[in-house]
Amino acid sequence: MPATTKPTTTPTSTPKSKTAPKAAAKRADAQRNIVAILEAATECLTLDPAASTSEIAKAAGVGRVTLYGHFPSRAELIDAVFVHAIEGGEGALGQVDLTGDPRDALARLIESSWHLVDRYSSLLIAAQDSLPPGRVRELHADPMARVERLLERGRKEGVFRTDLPTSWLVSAMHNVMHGAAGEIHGGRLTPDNAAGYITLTLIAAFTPPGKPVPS
Amino acid sequence: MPATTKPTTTPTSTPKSKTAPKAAAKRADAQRNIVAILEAATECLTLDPAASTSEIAKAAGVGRVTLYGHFPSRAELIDAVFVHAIEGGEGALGQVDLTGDPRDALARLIESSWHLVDRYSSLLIAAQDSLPPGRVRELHADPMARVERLLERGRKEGVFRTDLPTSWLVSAMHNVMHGAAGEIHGGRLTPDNAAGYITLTLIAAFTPPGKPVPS
DNA sequence: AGTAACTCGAACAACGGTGTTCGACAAGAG
DNA sequence: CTCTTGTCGAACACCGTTGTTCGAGTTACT
Repeated sequence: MPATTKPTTTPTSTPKSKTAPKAAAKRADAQRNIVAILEAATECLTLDPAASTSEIAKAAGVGRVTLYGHFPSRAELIDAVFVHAIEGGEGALGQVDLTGDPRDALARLIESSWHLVDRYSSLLIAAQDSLPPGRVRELHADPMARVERLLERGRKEGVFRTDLPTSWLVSAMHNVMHGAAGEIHGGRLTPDNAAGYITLTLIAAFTPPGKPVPS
Repeated sequence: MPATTKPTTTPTSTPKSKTAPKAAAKRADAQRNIVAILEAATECLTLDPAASTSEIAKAAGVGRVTLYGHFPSRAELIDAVFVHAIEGGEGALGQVDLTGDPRDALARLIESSWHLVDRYSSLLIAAQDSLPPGRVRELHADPMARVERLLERGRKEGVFRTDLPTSWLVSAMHNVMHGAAGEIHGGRLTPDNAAGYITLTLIAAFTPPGKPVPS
């Protein structure tokens, strides 16, 4: 019975990790399979939120037993996939320039976030009905904090409204983006237009009452 | 084997319906059970989108076999429930005064729509993954048309933006409302604030670029 | 080369769902 | 009152899922 492992950091870059205090150093073989499973799971789940472990194992070119050898349950696999996706997204989002006019910064942030939301929308659904309640939100803490910081700055500078709670504005942004993903999925919106539509909508939604909507 | 029936209109108000050309006039017994099932299904599905036919039958005080006697499959039952809910909602929405300043009219429409969205959000989910794709949208045609008409009028009068497609604005409204329902469900928003937040957000979002956001 | 770690397929058990069948029985309509 | 129409519970077949066990085989570390 192989031990269970949760590679919080991508195991690809850490060949031996001499600083590992407990982890019994998995065999190269196993490490390869773990990333294969993780990748296959990401692909399958973003395609169908209800993908079964059989499908995922097959897509990873691995026996179902092997999958369960590395991930104790479907839920924990999804958790790992989700964590992985968030980390990747954070990497991309961390490079966005959030200085200057908050509205321009927001536009840039949306442009980057949008692709992630679109890509992982299906995975999010999988996480939402397989993970314990609150877990999804917990994993979203970092990206949400980033948005909140920008919004707060915009409020202090008087370009974003303060008559609604920041948390509500964040939620609105979240919902509009996910909604756009749904519209694309239904063929009622083209991916090229999406980012622009979202930006125009949110910039206006965030404008303080009495001030003109920027063009 | 009892025949399958789809009471498009509420069977409560039509006692005999002498104009029925084919339908073999169900027994009073059966009619009672049908509405009981419909009501129980509504309640169960709005509580849990994945409610099973057993739960629904039990909640209706009826054997599972009886349920299948009236609704050939779980999907068709959900369809009937959904149609019923939409019809009820249309009744309420039809009484909203949509004249006068489009922004005020929108506020009134949101106030009414909001309660429906909040109540039936779970039922919507059930419909979305049990009904054939496009069916949900098909059933939403009427309420969507109502919103579209109002939006179009506001655009002509210059109080709503025309630089984004009406369909997108409708979608945004839809998403913000459903998002608010989720926030309430998660305890991060109180039902009293919801309608106000939604209205403020959407009025701003729909304001034409260059024009001030109304306070 | 030896050994521990790992993989694989097949098979199993348990679960929960859907939809159907049967036969006995109640209830409404004429 | 009679007879059609419904109802009921239990049982069944079927499906796909999750998670486990076994034994035999393979792969990588040292």
